[in-house]
Amino acid sequence: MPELPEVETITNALKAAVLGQKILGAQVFCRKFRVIIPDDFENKIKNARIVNIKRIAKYIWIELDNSQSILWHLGMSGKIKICESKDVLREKHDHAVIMTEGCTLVYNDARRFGMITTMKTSEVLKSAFFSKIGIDPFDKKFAGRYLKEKLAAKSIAIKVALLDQSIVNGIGNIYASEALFEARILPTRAANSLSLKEYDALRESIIRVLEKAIEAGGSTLRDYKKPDGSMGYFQNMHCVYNKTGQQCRDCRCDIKKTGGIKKIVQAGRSTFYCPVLQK
DNA sequence: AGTGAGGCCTGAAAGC
DNA sequence: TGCTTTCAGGCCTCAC
Repeated sequence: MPELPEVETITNALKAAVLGQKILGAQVFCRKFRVIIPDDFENKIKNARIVNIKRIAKYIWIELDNSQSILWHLGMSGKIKICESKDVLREKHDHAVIMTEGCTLVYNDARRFGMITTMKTSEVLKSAFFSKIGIDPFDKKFAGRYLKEKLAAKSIAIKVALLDQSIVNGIGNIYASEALFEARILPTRAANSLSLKEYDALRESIIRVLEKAIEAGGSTLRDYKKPDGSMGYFQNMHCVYNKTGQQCRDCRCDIKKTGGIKKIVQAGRSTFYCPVLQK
């Protein structure tokens, strides 16, 4: 399930593969996504050159030289396959194909929670996708104080607040648990109950956890593959996610007594934490 | 306004 | 063994 690190990894792979290239054509097999793929999608991008590729939150923004842009989101099961061959064998859940001079991009998404669409480049940042988007974790203005102010009126659990893309963008369910573990903060604490020192620690942890994941090439769970088809390996570095009952990395507690890493459900999403270290 | 629940979607895993 | 049910989750909409 692509979170910020995975999207960053995919964006970098796309840059290396197709930046500067001309789009020769596109084919859409299924248009029913979170946002319906517009009928003129293929025409809008055909013969345009790719002039810029960047990540915004969990979106990939591909800017073309015809004042149009492609906006792409991978939902939770989306993959982009970068194929060198022109003749690509169609696989199950391949929904759209973009042919460039050098390669073919295939959008595969079993659950179709993602989306790919076109819009005017000048409209991208004004669009509904970004109207409420929160700060990027790597923005220089992101600080403990930002969290304190943004969360002052929030009584929801801090873990649930981290998933709210209008506060800090890019954090998904895995890294929310991981960042709170790193910061030693209990996921059930009210979002507005942390001290400034704790907000600072949380900010540090968010950045550290995301940076580590980007470095590792994005994590792999069952739905995620790097665009070139290889698998990431950050899942081996998860400290608490999906480790119910196991001893946490940093504590020497007797798991027969403490039960080890705990799993709870918050706002319909599973949360993992160490009940000994996180306060 | 803030919050929680429900829905979209499919495949893997668990349950019977 | 083979069927049915549950679960996973990013993000949106809706009701309170």
